Amino acid sequence: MTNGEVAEVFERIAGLLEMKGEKSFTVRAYQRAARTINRLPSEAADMIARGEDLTAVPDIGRAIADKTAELVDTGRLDFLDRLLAEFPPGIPALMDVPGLGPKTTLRIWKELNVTDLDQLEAAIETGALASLPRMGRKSAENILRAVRYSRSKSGRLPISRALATARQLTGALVERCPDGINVIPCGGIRRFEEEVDEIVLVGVTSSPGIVLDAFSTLSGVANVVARQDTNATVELESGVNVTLSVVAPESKGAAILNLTGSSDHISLLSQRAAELGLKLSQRGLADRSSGAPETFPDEQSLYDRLGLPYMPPEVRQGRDEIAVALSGDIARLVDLYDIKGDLHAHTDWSDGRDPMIAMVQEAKNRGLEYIAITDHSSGRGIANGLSPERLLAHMSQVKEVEQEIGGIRVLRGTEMDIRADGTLDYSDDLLQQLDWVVASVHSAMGQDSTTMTDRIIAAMKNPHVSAIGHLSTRLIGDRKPIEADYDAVFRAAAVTGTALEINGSLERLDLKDLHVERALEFGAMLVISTDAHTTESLDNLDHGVRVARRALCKPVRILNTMPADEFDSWLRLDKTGRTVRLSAND
DNA sequence: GCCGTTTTCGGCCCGACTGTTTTCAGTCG
Repeated sequence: MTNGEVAEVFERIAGLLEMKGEKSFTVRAYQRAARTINRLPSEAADMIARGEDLTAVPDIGRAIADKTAELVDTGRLDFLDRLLAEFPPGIPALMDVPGLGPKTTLRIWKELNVTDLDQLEAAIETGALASLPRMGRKSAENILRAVRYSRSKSGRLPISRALATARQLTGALVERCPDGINVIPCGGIRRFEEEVDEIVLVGVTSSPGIVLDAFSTLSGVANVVARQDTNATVELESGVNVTLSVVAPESKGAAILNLTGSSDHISLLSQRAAELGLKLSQRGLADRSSGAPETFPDEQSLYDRLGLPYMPPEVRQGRDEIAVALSGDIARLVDLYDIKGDLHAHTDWSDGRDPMIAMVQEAKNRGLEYIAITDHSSGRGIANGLSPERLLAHMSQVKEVEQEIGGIRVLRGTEMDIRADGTLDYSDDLLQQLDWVVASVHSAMGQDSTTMTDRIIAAMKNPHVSAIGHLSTRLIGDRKPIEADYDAVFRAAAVTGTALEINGSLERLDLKDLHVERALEFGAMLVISTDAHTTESLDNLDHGVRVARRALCKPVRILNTMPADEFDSWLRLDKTGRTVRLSAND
């Protein structure tokens, strides 16, 4: 069980206890613990396996440590099961609807007799919900939209959870196979799809039987769905299906290529193979007439054989990637090594975990030439946002840290709220003292498209707003994107010289690939940012790069591929002059 | 439920925003 899943359990417990009228301190203790576990630097399961004492972690005491151990060990929690038994079965789904908290859920249950989503929808349509005290037409509409969204949800696995689960399984499998095995997550995970249907693993080994036995009996496996000589599919306790295919080292190339997909990409390759008189399969290529097989130890050699350049997994979407590859453009897509700086990072001044100096040191260790420290503005009260006075102190600390670490430029920044009415959290006077201003929507996300579009464009028109953060505000699998005229926003971004962020946080990936494509068409400038709240999450740069590559984006379209000096001079340009780097041919 | 170390019991105690009100409850991160 991953930290995210453990945290969800404690959030659920907090909500249910609050409905029961439990002491607020108890409720908050569970909420705090959930947040802490979400931010642990390593998996709780691993820590427990290593014999570490979780009660040493702040906010985790005996009770929560024991419950975590039970969850990690068995995938269940007796305490939660007993708690759930006290409520109608539809209640948790109700509480998951954004806009419905414990108080409202309790009220609609007790007063309107609503205990599931269907009854909730009916209660909204009859106006019963809106008639409750402190509810009204607007609240009811927002909740109805959220209900419809949660119904339409695919039930697919968000990439963040898929990756965490795949990593955990891979680690456990390697540990169980002392003879050595190389496990590669393939399928949608490797292509960096934002949601996947199942987890696909490829194990490279010469002892398939032993590996498949170990796989079928890993902790967390609820049952074995299918088992053949070279693969097995299991269902995890979380309901997720995982398939492991085992291959011999000499066939690795064709196997991971086929199991990475996409199926559309593979069929394009098959056509290509057919033109060469070859047949493509999971084992490799075979001559169509003689049947003579060829195996490939890696993907590169297989692409070579087909007369194609290597294509990174994230572009294998079965669209026009082969043509793009043959034109030589695939090799010129943006790469992690092109990124010279990060322009969105938090510290413990607001809601980040680590001190500014640790974030900057880590950025330097990773070879970045610059980093913008963008803690939250005061509008984000709970994120410990910075008042104007604290922002001034923040700016001086940025300069002190820059001096102290040396060898990396540290930008005075902010992630500032765009308020519901389109005004900003800080005055122009304050903003002009900053090097880099990310403006983001964090509230009133249910506004209608026109209001929201106007709101964002108003922020872009401010001469000090450098970039718009996580434009759609979606959380993959959890929160739907805002409604807005995205094309109008992309156009305004290009006209005003405001950059659009590709937020590399796995929960967000925002802009998403399709929006990146569209933004590029409109000539908007992009930045790839981490939105890091911990030193480890500077990894998010890589995620952002993958999103950009899915949109076939080249380095020249990404601002933070500029070396520090060049970026410096660019920043000194008037905003409307900041489009010079781009041309339609890039 | 967590924490402390003047405590193993008693204190802890978010705050801005929205949508509802006409002074504020509930949600959210």
